[in-house]
Amino acid sequence: MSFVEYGDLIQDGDIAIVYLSHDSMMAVKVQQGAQTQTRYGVIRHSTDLIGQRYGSKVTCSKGGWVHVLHPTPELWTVCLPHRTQILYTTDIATITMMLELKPGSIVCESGTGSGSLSHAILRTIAPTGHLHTVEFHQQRAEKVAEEFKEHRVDHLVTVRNQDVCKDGFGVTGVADAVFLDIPKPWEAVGHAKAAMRKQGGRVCSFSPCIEQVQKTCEALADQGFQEISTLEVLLRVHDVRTVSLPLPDFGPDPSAPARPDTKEQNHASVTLKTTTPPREMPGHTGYLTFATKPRL
Amino acid sequence: MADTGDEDCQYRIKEGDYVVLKRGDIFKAVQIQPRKKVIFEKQWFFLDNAVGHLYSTTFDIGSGGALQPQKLKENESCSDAKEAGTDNRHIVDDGKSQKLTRDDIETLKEQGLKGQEIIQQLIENSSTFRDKTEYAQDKYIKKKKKKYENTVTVLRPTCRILAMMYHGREPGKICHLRYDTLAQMLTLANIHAGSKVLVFETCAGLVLGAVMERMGGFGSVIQMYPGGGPVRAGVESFGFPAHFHDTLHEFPICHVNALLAGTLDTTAKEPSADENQSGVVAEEEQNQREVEPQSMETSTADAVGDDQEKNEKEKRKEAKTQVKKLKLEEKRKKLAAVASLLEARNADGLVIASRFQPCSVLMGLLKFLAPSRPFVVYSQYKEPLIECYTKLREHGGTVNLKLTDSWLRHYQVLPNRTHPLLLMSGGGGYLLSGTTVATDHQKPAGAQRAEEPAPKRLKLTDTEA
RNA sequence: GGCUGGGUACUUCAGAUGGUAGAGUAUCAAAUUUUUAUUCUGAGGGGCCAGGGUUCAAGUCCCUGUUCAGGUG
Repeated sequence: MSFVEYGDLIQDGDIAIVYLSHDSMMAVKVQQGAQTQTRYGVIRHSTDLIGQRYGSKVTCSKGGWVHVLHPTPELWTVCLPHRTQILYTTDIATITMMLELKPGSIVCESGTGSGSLSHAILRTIAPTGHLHTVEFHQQRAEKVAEEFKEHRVDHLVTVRNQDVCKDGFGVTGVADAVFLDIPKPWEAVGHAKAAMRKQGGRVCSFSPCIEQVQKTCEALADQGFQEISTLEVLLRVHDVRTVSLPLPDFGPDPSAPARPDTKEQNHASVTLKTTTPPREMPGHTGYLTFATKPRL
Repeated sequence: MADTGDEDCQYRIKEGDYVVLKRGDIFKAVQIQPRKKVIFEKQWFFLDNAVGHLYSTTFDIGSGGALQPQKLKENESCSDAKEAGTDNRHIVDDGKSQKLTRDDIETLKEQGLKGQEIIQQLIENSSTFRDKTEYAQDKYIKKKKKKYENTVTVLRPTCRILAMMYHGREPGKICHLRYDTLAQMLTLANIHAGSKVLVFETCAGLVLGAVMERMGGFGSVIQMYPGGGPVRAGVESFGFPAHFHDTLHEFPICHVNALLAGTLDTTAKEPSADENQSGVVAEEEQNQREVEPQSMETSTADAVGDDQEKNEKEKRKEAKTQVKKLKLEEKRKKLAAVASLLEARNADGLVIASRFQPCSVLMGLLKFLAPSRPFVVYSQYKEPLIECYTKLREHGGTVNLKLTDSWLRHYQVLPNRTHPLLLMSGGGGYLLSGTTVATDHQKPAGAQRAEEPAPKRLKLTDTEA
């Protein structure tokens, strides 16, 4: 198992995703002899997990069952332990495409945060690309480095504990793409430009507030970036449901032929299938500002 | 001075008023009653002290549930040279930064410290507060204020406030009708003073009240209601003056078919079977009343307790039937009056918002509208409105049909911190709106139907030719 | 003992696998007949246990206490 390559069987030391229901799953480190409690009962790693195929249905102690899934960056995003607010899959998908990432891309990122986006980037640029990620909070940098190792992607990533606004990314002239998720991105635009290849590339900045976007766009323009464009993607998830609507009773209709079953109609209702979007969607995450560094 | 005092009078809170309590974004509608305990947001208090104050006054909730008008804070946050960090790189989430324990905080509360003072204590005992950024400090204070400030604002009810209240508090009761959608409805239906509007709703009376507010007590509103009686709990909360209710009429939909067919009987003297029966009942009652004293006497003479009880029972029964009869008569008169209002078939607007399948409601009630009048239908789901749309297109008699939904978004606007808040899209329901037009009575129904797709067919023949 | 999952309406609940703005009881009202009541229909009632800490100036975040349930030794 690795986050960038599928394995068939669950092995000791793997990270497995225990799928309890569509809105509840947990990431589990598989260890010989260990056991995991769920609301359906206990899972014994030695007998229930190790050697089983990913995707298997595992029966728990109390007769309940769960599915055990191979990790992906998307599953990781919904069950990783938060140290910070994280980027979710809708934004990640947009960022990946608009930064034109592909196998072999060299990417610079800051801040690393909880590593939600980092895992998705690594999956996309593997097996030959590299991610340089910079995080100024020491404990957070250490924690995410540990996770990269556990997920067997550490050969694709370099974690640096420094301030990107002051010290940059630790590399220059190499990046195909740069991503900024920091409070004052305009202070890092110069370093972003320096990190990028002279052949040019793409940059993205994520900010919750519109004033941050304004300042960043100004800085990008000052540094000669082109195609500056800010966007926001909103995802609407629909539940499919069967609902029933009662039919109103207008009383006997003299103009219509008398029917013996009018009384039945009084209590009649129609059922229909429809989609019900949640009445409140997840709140605003942030604005995504993209730009192109032109070839010199 | 005296004049301004009088002018103010109508803006002051009075006993018996229907008001709305507000705290943050939470609302609750109540009536002001002496010594009535009100529970709002897990706090209880009395509204007696609010009487006489202006609407929109904010009160502190004192001990014993007494309200005290909040004093206007002048220079609230004295802008001392604030200490603040530049970023959070050195803040570690180890849960040890607050030195006050839960018990300490409980003690402070019991000592009767004001919210502001408790917050000050929390800040002073936080080892990380001064290292937070200016913005993070702001946010921290805002969060604590929400928790510790015990205030309540008393508002005069309006459609805006009640619509927001219901949406937040009891969305199921108003079929999830969101306030932006209600706003569209009132405008699309051209609700204004002096018109005659039909309303069919199962939204606790919110839509009805909203229409009445826009009519300002001029014109007439006819509530078409399903089942045994109209639901108007929400209308109460608007606190309309008495004369508004003179413009409100009601008509049960179970008589719509009869009314449309011209077979609805609302006359008292018609020798219909029903009337005959009630006549007989009346006679019997009269006889019984005459007999009553006698039976009373006999029972006392016999000194049988059971008989006495029986008699009393009968007496109550009779009184009940008598009251019932009067009620029925009144109802009949009202029904006749409203029926004549409807029979003119010249209503100016139609508003439908219900949990029912709207199609038959719409097709039935449209017949009471004059030509060139707007109508609007709300449904929580779009499928029934698609069906309405299709039927109307087939049937003719309407133009300018639109099926819509609206999205609503609130914003936080703060220096350097401006961004959208929650997006509410979908779930706020859907609208079908349109305008009635005169139908061509000379042509048979079949010909009318054929008329609708005619332009398309013409086009086809043109191209073919 | 350590683990997992819950606490919202006056009150009690809400699915062993995609149902937490949904209900039941109770209350009130209309209809009904069998009348200190019955049946049926409808209505009113909702801001999510308490405290703390953290995330960027967006929680789909974390911890503690309390209480209930499951399950493990």
